Amino acid sequence: MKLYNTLTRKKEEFVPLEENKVKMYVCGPTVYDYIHIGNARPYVIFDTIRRYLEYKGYEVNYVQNFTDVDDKIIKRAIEENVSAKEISDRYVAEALKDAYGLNVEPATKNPRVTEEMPHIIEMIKILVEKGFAYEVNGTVYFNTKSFDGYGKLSGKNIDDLEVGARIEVNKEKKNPMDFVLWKPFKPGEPKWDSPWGEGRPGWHIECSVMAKIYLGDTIDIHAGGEDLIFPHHENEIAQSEAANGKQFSKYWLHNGFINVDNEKMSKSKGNFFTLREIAKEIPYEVIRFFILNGHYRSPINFSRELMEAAGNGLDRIKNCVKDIKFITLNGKDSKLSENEQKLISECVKFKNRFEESMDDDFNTADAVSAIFEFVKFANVNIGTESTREFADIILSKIIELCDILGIEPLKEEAVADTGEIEKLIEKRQLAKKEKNWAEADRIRDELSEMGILIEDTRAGVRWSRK
RNA sequence: GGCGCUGUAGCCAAGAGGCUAAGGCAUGGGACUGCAACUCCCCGAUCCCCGGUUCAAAUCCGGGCAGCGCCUCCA
Repeated sequence: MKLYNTLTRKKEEFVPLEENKVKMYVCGPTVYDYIHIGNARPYVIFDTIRRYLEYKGYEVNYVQNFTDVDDKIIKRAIEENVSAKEISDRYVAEALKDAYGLNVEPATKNPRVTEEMPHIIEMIKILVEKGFAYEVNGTVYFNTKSFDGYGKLSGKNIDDLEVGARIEVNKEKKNPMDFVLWKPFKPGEPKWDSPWGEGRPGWHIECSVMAKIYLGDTIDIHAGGEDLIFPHHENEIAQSEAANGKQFSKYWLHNGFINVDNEKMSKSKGNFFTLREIAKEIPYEVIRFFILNGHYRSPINFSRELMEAAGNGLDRIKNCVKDIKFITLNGKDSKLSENEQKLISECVKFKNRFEESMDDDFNTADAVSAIFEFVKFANVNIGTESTREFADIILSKIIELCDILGIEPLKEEAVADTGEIEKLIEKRQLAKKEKNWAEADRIRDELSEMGILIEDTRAGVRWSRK
């Protein structure tokens, strides 16, 4: 299995620190609002990578933080006249709902900054003691010049950075690129006691601390959006490696952005969408499928048309799986035919192609195409003359691959009264038998109004929620 | 200014030196069907341009052109 490591800018063979175990840390959102459509990408991508690692037999310790101390949260709290905790609690809950909607497996642990304060203070203390950080008037800075490897992840040269720096001159800092580990509190802001006075931590230190506490000094995979490469991840490396004296993460994975109209999504451009508002129109599963249709490192464009295309493609898989499901219930009861046995043995090629794609830096776009080829194979080879056993075996093989991508083609949204639907379908079947097309169509319309789609497939009558 | 990414059919998107350049969506034609939907069959690319390396280039190298990202809070 190969993966592209941002640190070395090469595809490398994946070798975990500990056999069969993977320690994975993913940078999570700042909880000041609903997560946006761009946040959906790392959620889906790194969840899929995790699922694949698990499929390959690794035990994955998956940690994703919530940043619940931040200027934006404080601003929001002031606007609403509530506590910062109320804001962050609310949006942590909402982010978890969105993650659930996207069928993201719960993390092993979702640490929060406010709950790790003693550890954060401890790490800053170590950095000061070791001479990597210094305090000026209650602010603790990391001295970037004291850490030799600064710039190794982003490929930046510290002197170039200083020349081109668009940061304000700050006379407290020893070097322009030094960043804050601890800042003194301002009235009205959340604060914690520390050796440098009351205040709160800077943004970067939290991830170094949480990774250390929940995973250890050295982890296998650190992941996040590509915009985090600099400065966030660069700073994490500096903090962790300076404090622990060990390599921080073996592999660094970064997902590309979701753009809107080929431009970066931003509030100022007015092309900003929360996942929640998109999910009102487009099912979460379609959003997930859409994200998987491209390579995780390429930028992808978000538009209604592309969502619709993704939805149609997903329907193709769902239709196929539902048809097979129907045969597992209504197919022949006899034993597998010789031809069926032969066909079953052919299926391994789809699984192989799927794995080859995923082994090559998690090429989900190619993996999806392996599923489509499997679907075509099933559509051509499964029908009313197939045995139940055959349908059962093929179904489980397709579902297995879908599961790895977090796609659940058999999942139906809860429908109020399935009994009533079944009754109406029976009535329609009767009408059709009597060639009473008007009545049959009337019942179909009635079901349609209930949000139920009826299809007379070659396998039989099938209904699904629209 | 520094660092980096991308350019493959109407659209999305794999492929990273050599089998007819995957797959999906859309359009059109046909089969099936009472109709609709589903499904099946058929139809589409000298891979941004110009040079070079090679027996062989979408793939490697050089030069253009076009678009995008990071360097500042951001997934």
